[in-house]
Formats: sequence, structure tokens, C-alpha cells
Amino acid sequence: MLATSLRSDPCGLLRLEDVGRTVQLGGWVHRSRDLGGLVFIDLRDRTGLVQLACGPAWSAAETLRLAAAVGVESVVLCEGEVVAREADRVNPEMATGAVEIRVTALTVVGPAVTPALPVARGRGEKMAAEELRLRHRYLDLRRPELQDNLVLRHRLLQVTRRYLSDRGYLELETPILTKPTPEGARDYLVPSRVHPGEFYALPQSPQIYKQLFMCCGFDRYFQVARCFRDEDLRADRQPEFTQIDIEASFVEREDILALAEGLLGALWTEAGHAIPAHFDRMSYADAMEFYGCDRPDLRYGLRLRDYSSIFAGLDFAVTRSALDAGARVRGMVVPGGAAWSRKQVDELEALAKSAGAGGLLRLRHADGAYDGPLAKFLTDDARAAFGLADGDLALFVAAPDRIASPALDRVRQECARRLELIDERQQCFLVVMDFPMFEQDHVTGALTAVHHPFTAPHPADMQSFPDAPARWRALAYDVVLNGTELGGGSIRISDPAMQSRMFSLLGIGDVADQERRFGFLLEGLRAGAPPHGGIAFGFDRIAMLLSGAPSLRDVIAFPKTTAARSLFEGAPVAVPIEDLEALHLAVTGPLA
RNA sequence: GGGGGCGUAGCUCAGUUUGGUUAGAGCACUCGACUGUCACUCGAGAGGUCGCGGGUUCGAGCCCCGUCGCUCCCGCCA
Repeated sequence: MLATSLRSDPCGLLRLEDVGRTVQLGGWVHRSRDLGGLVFIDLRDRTGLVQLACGPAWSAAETLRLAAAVGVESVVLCEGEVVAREADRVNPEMATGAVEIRVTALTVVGPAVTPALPVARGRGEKMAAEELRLRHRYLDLRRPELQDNLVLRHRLLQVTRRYLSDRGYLELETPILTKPTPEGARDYLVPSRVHPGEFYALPQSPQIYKQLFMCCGFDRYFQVARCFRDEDLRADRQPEFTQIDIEASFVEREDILALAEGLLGALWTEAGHAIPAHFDRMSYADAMEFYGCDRPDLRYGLRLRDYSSIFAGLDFAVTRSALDAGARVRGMVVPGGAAWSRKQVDELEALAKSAGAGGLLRLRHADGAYDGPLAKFLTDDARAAFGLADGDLALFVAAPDRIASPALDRVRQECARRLELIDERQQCFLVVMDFPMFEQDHVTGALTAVHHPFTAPHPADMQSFPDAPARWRALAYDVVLNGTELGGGSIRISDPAMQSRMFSLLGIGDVADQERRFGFLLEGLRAGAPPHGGIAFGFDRIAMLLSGAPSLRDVIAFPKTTAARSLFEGAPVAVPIEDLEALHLAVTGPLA
């Protein structure tokens, strides 16, 4: 299949059954060994390595000379016969190790300068620094590890397209030059040449366009969508990233979730993993109550509990004042945690404090005795109620949930890490749903959308609490794997009046303002909108997880650094002043 | 915007604790030897703005100040 005019076979697929064939190969010199009379070259292409053997019995003197002189990473074409190696010359570590090519002709078609960083590494030899790998990306991408990652990425994309297309989903494209959105992340802006002072934005997601597709009657849509967000980076966050974006009409939440389960099943299967056909569901409220976060890692227990009623019976000042202030005392039991030193538990407390908690209360039960600041306040009833086994350590935070939950979440994760409770082979998929519709600033009381402003609230909540939107839950859902969010979505608002009310609740009360910012969505909804909803998956993150790569940069061909630069091609750059003038722009500040 | 780590030969690193002769090693590179290697082996050689700028000192890779780059985390990411 990979044969061309210049080559008959790829290097890495030659086997014993090819013995006797005359082949033409093309590839990169991975390594070479010049033994004087004999020269061996490991020739590499994206399928793997094969050994070329050059010797006076079958190679011309000029061929031998060329083979001895060619530098690593040069591109050569060669012709030769596939021969079986003698038993003691077989290399069991090579896929092609049972054969070699007796070279009869060799041409160096792409001589290479000495590479700035090694492509072929010795066993145990470290990789070059990432900065250099990014600067010389053309070399780094030659490494089999990165080639494998990008090949897997390709396969995952093909599976995605086949899976969705087979189910009637249409792959439709949306603009890259779009309208700036006032909410959410910072936009990348693109100045308009023909309209002085006006700007396009690169899309943060195709959200509004895909809802409009639903209004148009394209009732099943998907897109492998490039999205852009001008925010600071992380190992798992790039300014430009790829989403699998999905939307469908005449659906309810479970329709979308069933599709999500099927698609992720197909992707994980492609990467060689078996996963359950159905994911567990958990409410946001339960996730926060029992795990302290909205994307719990269920590979281990250490569930949180509310210990308020026990502490209510204890005359302990710290918890007393918290309870009196309306807060709760929540915590967890860590089996075996009593063996930790004072210093180790102090480190846990530091974690809790860094997450905003005032402290981390501890109660040790070891050698039949209880100790910790609480110990002398314990009643017999309380002792029994805590239910600590010998060797257990109980940890508590007495604070409002918005402080205690994130603090206990971090403590829980660190305890699991220390106790090595995490089975890396386990894949715990989970759907978290019934998110609150709004997040309320606990000082100003202002509402912001937890998901986005197009998400439909739970009808039951609107009925039960018509005047208390802060209590509404949203028809939103996230798919979580082992504590990582893979994707999320919602049932959308399809009633234009409701959408308008939603904007008002979010502080865009002025109708003219709503029309100016979101008129193109409202018009679409008014023109007859079906009930619809969807989901979007972070494709780079999925490719990272399935390839086992430690960073998003290892599954993206040309990624940005944490300062949002491309070291390879060198972007961004200053541009000539005439170019700015054509765009009606002037740069201010120290570089102007 | 804030905090931590790193920056010495083309690459990976040692040297910085306690300032002191000419800054070292492995790999890669160049030259030479070698007919069964597969991280070939052996011999020789070349290769340095110790990220950059300033300061302290008789003397700075090492100490101080600043700055740049990469990276991890917090903020941020509807």
C-alpha cells in the first residue's frame, strides 16, 4: 500500500516471507556501524527500522564508500535483496530482525547536517530538553514515540468520524473568523483591514453556530473543531486545541450521554482498552458532598462524611464556633494514616490551607489510644460514632462547604497518592450531572453561568423556585475519567423568551444589549427551534490519555510553549509598521 | 499577575555547598584501524559568550542585583 515509484516497500514491515525479493527502500539513516569491510545501516521510516548490510561480496566499492560516509538522519534510496539472517545474527529486539537487505545500490538523496539533537537514543539515554525539542521539532517528530502518538491521534480521528457519520451525524464546518464573545475566556482577536477599528475573534468553541445548525434542521452535527482561548497555559492546556463537538435535535440528556458512552467506547477500543458500555451517573451535589470536587477520581474510596452531628456534642472551641456560624464539620477516615508522622500530617494540613482552609483537624487512633487536639474532648458516644479502627487517622475541616470541599478534595487526593491506592490500570468513567445553573458570588450575590448561558435549567427547579434562580440546577453534564474531565455538554435553551430571561439573570438585562451581542442566536431561536443539546470532548486530552503521553505537547505536532510561543516557526512576531497601518493599528508600550 | 524548579561543549550531565592554576565526563562530530555488527570496538583530534547584563572581589561557572528562556503549580480557563 505504501509502494511508490521510488520504493517498493516500507522499511519496518519486511519479514521472512519477503526473503528472496529485490526491494527498493527509502528512509532515514537511524544509525550506522562501519566495521571496515562491512557497513551496516539501520534505515528508518514511519513503519520502523530495517538493517541494510553492505559488503564487498554483493555491493560495489562505490556503494560501500557511500554507505560508510553517509551521516545519520540523511535520506537514502537503496536497492537490494531481502535475505534471511543466520540464526546467530538474528536481532530479536527488532521487528525486522530476522532479515536484512543486501544492498546493491545506494543513493544519498537528502544529505543531513549533523542533527541538533539526537533522534536515535541509546538505551537509558535521556531526551533533549523540551525547549530544544520544540525548537527543532522537525527532528523531534522523527522519534518513533512521537510518530506513534500522532499515528494514534489519526486513528482516533478516523474512528470518531466513522462512528458519528454512521449514526447520521453530519460533519459541518463553522467559521474561524467569528464574533468576539463578551463572556468566558479571553478571545484571540483578528483586526479587520476593510473595517477600521473592528475585529473578528477566533472561536472559543462553535457553540452558537452548532445551535443554529439545529434551528436549520441539520438535526445531527459534529465537527473536529479547532478552538482558541487566550488564557495562561498548563501541561494539559494549549491556547489552540481540538474539540469533538456534537449537537443533536429532539434529544434529552440520556440520548446525548448514550452517544457519548458509545463514542468513547469506540475510541478506547481503538486504543486497545476495554471499557464499560454504561458509565455511572452521579449528581453534582453528591460529587461535592462525598468527594469535594465535581470530577471525582473513583479509583479509590476515602469518601467524605459530614461529622457535624458528632461535633455538635463536643465542647471543642474550633468546631463549636464553625457550627455556630452555620458551617459544617466534614472529613474522612484514612485507614493506616495513624502511622504517618506529625510532619507528614502537617504537610497535609499545609495542602488544606493552600486550598483556603483555616486548618486540618486530626484524630489518631493507634495502639488502643486516641490522640490529637480533639482527644481529650471525646465522649464515649463520639468515640463510637467516629468508628475509627486501630491505625486509622481521621481528618476534618470545619468551614463553609465552598472552603471545606476543595480543601478536603486536595487532602483526599494526596492521601490516596501516599497510600498508593490508585490502580493505574483502572478506568473509572463517570457522568456528573445536575450541576447548579449559576455560581453566585458569595459577596456581591451576582450570578454567573456555571456551564454557559445557553444551558437549559431543570424545568422542575424553575417550577419549584421560580424566584430563586440561584437554586436552579442545569441540564448539564460532564464525562469524567479518573478525576479528569473528558468533555461536557448540556441540553440547550430552545425557547427565545427563556434565553432572553437567562441573559437578564446573568446581568445583561437590556434587550438592545442582548440583541447586539447574541441577536444572531435569538433570531435563530425565534425562527422555530427544535429541542436540542450536545456535548464537546477535549480531543487532545483524550489522545494524551490514550497514548500515555505526559503532556498535551506530545500529541500535538507543533504545540505552543507555556508562554504561548511557537519555538519552531517563531510566533508571534513583530510585524512591519506598514502592515499595522493597513490594519489601522498602532502598538503602544515599550516595544512600540 | 504570583510562587517553585531548571539554564555549563551539538545532546545528556558533573563541577556551584567552602570563589583560586589551563572548566571535565559520556554520547554525537572529524581523522585513522577493523568482514557480522545491531548503543559495534579500538586509537587520535576538534569542540566552551558557564543563558544575557550589571555589581562585589586581587580573582566569579560558583556570591549579590537585574533580566531572558523553558517548565510545574496557583490565579485564570462561560
